[in-house]
Amino acid sequence: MDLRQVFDALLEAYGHQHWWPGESPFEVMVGAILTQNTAWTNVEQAIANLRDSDCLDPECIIETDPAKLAEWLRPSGYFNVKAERLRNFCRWYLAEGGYERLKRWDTERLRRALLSVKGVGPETADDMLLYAFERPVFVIDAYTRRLLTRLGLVSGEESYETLRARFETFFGREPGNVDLFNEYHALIVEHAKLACRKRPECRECPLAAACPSREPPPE
DNA sequence: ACCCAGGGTCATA
DNA sequence: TATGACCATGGG
Repeated sequence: MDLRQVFDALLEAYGHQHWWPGESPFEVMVGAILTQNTAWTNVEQAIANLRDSDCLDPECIIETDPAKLAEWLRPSGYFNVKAERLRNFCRWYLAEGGYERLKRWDTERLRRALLSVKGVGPETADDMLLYAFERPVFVIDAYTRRLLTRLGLVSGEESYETLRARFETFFGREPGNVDLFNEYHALIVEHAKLACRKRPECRECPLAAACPSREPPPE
């Protein structure tokens, strides 16, 4: 069982996911911040609030009173923290000239810059790089680590960067792998959501290993 | 009532 | 560098 076979099994089980849900690169990036440790259904309401307030753009987010911004973000949880993070991000985004400028940066420079924004960590930065900038970086999250660990492909002690490198060197970093990385991460998340809660019978599935609240296999 | 969700930062040792 | 506390809403 290698990383390609895991992908094939997930795709077979769940089909194409059409990620990221979002109508523009900027909306994708907003979602990446708001979904930190938060269910996507909660994020949708917060984004809807921004859209209904005609404020789903970086200029408006900066100009809006932080307390009002936080109220719009309330449904996504951690709303005070996320209001500050969103403001940090938008200040940086505008200072660098917006998407049309940023998209010309090479991936490493862009990644370092994203990580320099307070409130944007490795996973959030890689969400943005993959789903908003279409760069061939692999997003690692808690599900990914747990799945690989329980499949016996890694020990579980690896750092974020080590796991990311595992995927990126296995498949290669060519731009042609963007669609594969997009689909793969989305499938892992979908599997964790669907297989575990809505399908208890998935215990029989070899990929059931990633389910939350399930005891790790003996040994 | 309890558990968890598509993390990240900061204080402490 | 490595844990722990903290942030907070909403669905199962």
